[in-house]
Amino acid sequence: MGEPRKQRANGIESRRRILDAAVEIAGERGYEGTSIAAVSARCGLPASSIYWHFKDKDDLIAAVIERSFDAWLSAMDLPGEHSGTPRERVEQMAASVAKSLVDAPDFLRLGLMLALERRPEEPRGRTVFLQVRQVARRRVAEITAALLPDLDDASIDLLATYAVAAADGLFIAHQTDHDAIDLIGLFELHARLLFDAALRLTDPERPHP
Amino acid sequence: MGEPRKQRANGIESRRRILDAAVEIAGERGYEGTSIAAVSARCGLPASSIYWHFKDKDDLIAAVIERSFDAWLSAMDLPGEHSGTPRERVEQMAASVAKSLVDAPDFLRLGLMLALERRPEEPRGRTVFLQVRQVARRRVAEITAALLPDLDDASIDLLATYAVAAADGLFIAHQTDHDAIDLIGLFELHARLLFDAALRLTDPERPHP
Amino acid sequence: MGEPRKQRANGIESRRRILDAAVEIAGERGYEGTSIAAVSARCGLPASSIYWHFKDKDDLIAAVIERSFDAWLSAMDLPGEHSGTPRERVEQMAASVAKSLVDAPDFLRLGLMLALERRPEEPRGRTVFLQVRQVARRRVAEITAALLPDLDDASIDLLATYAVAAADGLFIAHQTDHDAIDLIGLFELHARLLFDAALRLTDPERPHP
Amino acid sequence: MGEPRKQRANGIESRRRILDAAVEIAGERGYEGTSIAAVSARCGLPASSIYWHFKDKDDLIAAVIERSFDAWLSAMDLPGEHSGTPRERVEQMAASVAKSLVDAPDFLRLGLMLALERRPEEPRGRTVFLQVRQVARRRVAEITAALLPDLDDASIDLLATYAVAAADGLFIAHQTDHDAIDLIGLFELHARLLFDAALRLTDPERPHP
DNA sequence: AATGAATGAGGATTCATTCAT
DNA sequence: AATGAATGAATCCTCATTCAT
Repeated sequence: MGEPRKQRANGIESRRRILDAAVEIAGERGYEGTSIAAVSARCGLPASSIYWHFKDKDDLIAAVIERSFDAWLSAMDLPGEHSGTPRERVEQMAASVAKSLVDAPDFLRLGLMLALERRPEEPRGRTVFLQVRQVARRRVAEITAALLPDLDDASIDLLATYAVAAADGLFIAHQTDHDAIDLIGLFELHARLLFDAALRLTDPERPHP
Repeated sequence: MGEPRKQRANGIESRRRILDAAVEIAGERGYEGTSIAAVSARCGLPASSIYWHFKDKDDLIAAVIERSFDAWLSAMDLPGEHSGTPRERVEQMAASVAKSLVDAPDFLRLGLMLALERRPEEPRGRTVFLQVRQVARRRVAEITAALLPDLDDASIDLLATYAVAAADGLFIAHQTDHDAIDLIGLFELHARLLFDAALRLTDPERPHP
Repeated sequence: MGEPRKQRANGIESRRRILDAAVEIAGERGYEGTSIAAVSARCGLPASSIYWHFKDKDDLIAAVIERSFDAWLSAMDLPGEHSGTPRERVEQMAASVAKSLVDAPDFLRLGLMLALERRPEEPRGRTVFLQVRQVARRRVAEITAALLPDLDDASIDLLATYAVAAADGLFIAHQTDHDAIDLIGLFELHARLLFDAALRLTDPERPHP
Repeated sequence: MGEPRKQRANGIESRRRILDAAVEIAGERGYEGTSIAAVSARCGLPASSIYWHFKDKDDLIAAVIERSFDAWLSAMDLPGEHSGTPRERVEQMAASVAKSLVDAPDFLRLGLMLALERRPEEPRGRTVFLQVRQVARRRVAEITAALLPDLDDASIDLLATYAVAAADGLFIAHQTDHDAIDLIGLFELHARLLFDAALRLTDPERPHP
């Protein structure tokens, strides 16, 4: 009784279990804090089996980042039909991002930890994170450009950078102090600020509000 | 002969050397990544001497946070005389914070790493960081209230929270990509956005810019 | 299309590939240093396939010794027709051995490593090596006896032992320092020394050279 | 009762115990076969203590080589007064070397194992061994030159190389088969062969014995 | 004939910490 | 005020081997 000692090997399933365990732990403790032994304990597979599926710890963490980025992307239900005024659509998007960050925070949490670290041999996970986040930033810039065709490229870049960076900060605040922070409300404010700023960048003569 | 001082038994000097080494390493590698052996190697004192000055690793990291917070505070030359319009003063403050973050980034860098981590036994350094940063947030709220006396408490809180959080995000962006990010410029934008938002919160009827 | 052969199930070919990889690695790193994983990586077959062809690591190493002994034997073209004076023929044989050691050193290199080791459970490869080398020593003794019929058995044994042992030493010197060591020249000297010694053993009264 | 758990720290003594254990094990099993755990078990100190005294395994093995070379040198009582004919003195020296190899075989045994290996990253122990052995070879050359002043340099080099290399081979034979091999007798033969060869090299016209 | 997956034991090394001096 | 030495637990990772397919 209990568990049959030897199930039939199923690589894909095992890989998933390892990644599941690793996201949790890495999301809590960062790169160094994620010990293979802890992952092994949480997923039930021996440490040596982890090394069958991943070359080394670095490889595992990079895979974690990749997979949780994908999960985050698909968790974020960007409104398919583009309805409403530009302002409304910016607000919809902000709300969508806020919700996705509340629901699937692993990607950003681990990624930001890696991003802040500066070790001599940069973990591959950090590189991967910075890359996918560059992609995200570019998407934001494209959407901004589509919504406000009058903006010049430099302004678009500035806004996109600000938008993503500030979102990071709001996320951290929320992670740090779940209860006191109303992430949805802050993202609403964020969207409004951004939109106002965009308008002003479009027409610098426009009077301050 | 040679160097007259510090020959034997200069506790203060040793403590300083240890902390100097620890800031660097902890700023690079975070809590787990900071090994006593590495600190010992970098400061030239044996590991056991570190334990003479600090109870344990936790104590050391907490001291690092405290000291680098102080260093950051004094590096930030907040304009003593409050001159100019409220808008100008907000912009001055933002510039001052931006500059301090470029010059003395250890405090925030290490602090944010600690803030993002979620380990069972919370390191004391994390608590210390969150406390000092709460103090900072309250100061921002006070200054905001002084500048814009018409704002209600909830709005002040929201703005202060947003201000600090977004600043964190901008800082991370700058740390992540020194070259591509113009931190000063982003903080200028940040100040403007905040001020506009404050005005609007003061008088919701005010038309969009 | 492509390569017609070896597509599926060619046991002999696979076995050869494994042994090829194993000689190289074992010749470089010795018994302990030869990991199944390394052999697998070098020959391109999964580790489990190695266990299909060989019972265990011990078996593999023993097979390596056997095969490289055979390769060495056939690489050594012992002059078929016995022509010339005894002295000339000793010199021919020495040259032939020297050349074979330069060309196919795996056998001796790995064998000597095994011979030097003294582990509790003697690897079968070591036994195999010592056996084949005993055979070789006996052959040397026989040839010596044939060339110099006047020598008594004890002298023949002494000479054969010395001949083989010194050859080992010369080989190691050559392996250790390819460039500075003229193996062919040293083997010429070796042959001459041996022949002189044999003559003197035949007739102890013979004056020193 | 039993052993007092905490003796007063004595670094030198501990270092000695570690080296004592390491020589034995490395002499039996070679570089790869020498596990830190095994050394720890044999010397009674925990593995981590070994790392206080030696940087890593490589460092330990190198120290083993160095120390056992010294031990071997002092175990070899080279006859102080140079008495007797050159031939007699060569024979005395050979006997002395033979005896030292029987008594303190660790140096050569481990050294030859290392010398035969060819791993990508050469262990420092191997380098050390090859260096001290170069020193030994040069000493042999000097003594030869002193004994036989008529020999040219090339001949001296050839003889010294041969002398040392063949000695290695004889040693291995003895290690491999303690019982069947009369190392002292073989070294007598070795000395005689060398001396005869030297004479002949001095005067190539000299008739074969 | 071959292999993907798994596994427990053991590899070297570093960890934070202690203790006698 | 400081430190050389020690230490058990934990680190990442590789080992030889097995087994179901």
